[in-house]
Amino acid sequence: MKIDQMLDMSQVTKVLKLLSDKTRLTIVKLLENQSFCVCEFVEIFSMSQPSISQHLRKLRDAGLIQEERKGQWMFYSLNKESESYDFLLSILEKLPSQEEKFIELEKKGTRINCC
Amino acid sequence: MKIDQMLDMSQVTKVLKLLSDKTRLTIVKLLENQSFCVCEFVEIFSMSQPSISQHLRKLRDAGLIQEERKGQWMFYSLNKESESYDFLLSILEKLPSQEEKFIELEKKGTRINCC
DNA sequence: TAATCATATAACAATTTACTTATATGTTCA
DNA sequence: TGAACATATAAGTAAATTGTTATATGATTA
Repeated sequence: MKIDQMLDMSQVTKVLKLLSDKTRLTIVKLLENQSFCVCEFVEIFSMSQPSISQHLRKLRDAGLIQEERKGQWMFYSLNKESESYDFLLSILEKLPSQEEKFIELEKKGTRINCC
Repeated sequence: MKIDQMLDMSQVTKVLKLLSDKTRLTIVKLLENQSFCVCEFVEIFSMSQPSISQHLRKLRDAGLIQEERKGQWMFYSLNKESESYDFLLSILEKLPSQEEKFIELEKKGTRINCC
């Protein structure tokens, strides 16, 4: 059982700044349930690959997410060891599910194609 | 009893963007317990009066806080009618108390002087 | 090994942000 | 009414942010 950490105001503002971008917030919400690779996010958000990569890097640099290479693909997931993990979850649980985005991806068959 | 509202992602990012500034986040945390006037914030944060006013305006424009004039002073408080009020509280309760800032203000007697 | 695919990084441009200083507005009170 | 005080607004600036295109890196496979 993990103890609820008390973060200081600077840590909190750092996390909130990262989550205050709609793309990043949705990325993190999607990662609440499962891992995704970069190309899936590119598809979901209809954004350029560099843009997605840069968002992911910010989240990773702050320790909120972690990466794992699987062959040529890079998979991202929430970092449960992050000091901010509990805080992050408490925000995510207030958000509307983004599952439709994932389901749409599966319909198109893009999920399997890519990863 | 207020029903917990489900906000959409755009509303949430708007709120998070406002809270992702350390000054604004601390302002809102302080307002969790009581009202403050502009000059008190100026003192607490050792910031210029226009800067504080601009922060307050952003929070007010988003409906998170409300103003009430009392003589020449303008008092700000949390807006409990805001659509985002529950969400806001759920974040505030995760933050360390900022009470020392208020207590310091009382010690200096600045609270009474000003308002 | 060369071509291809997935991702990361660099360099740049447009926009946004948070402050500053100067000034305007509104209230109080002598 | 005019001086003093509290606050708001405007205009300008420096820094941060988020996208873009171009290119580098790393893994796969023919």
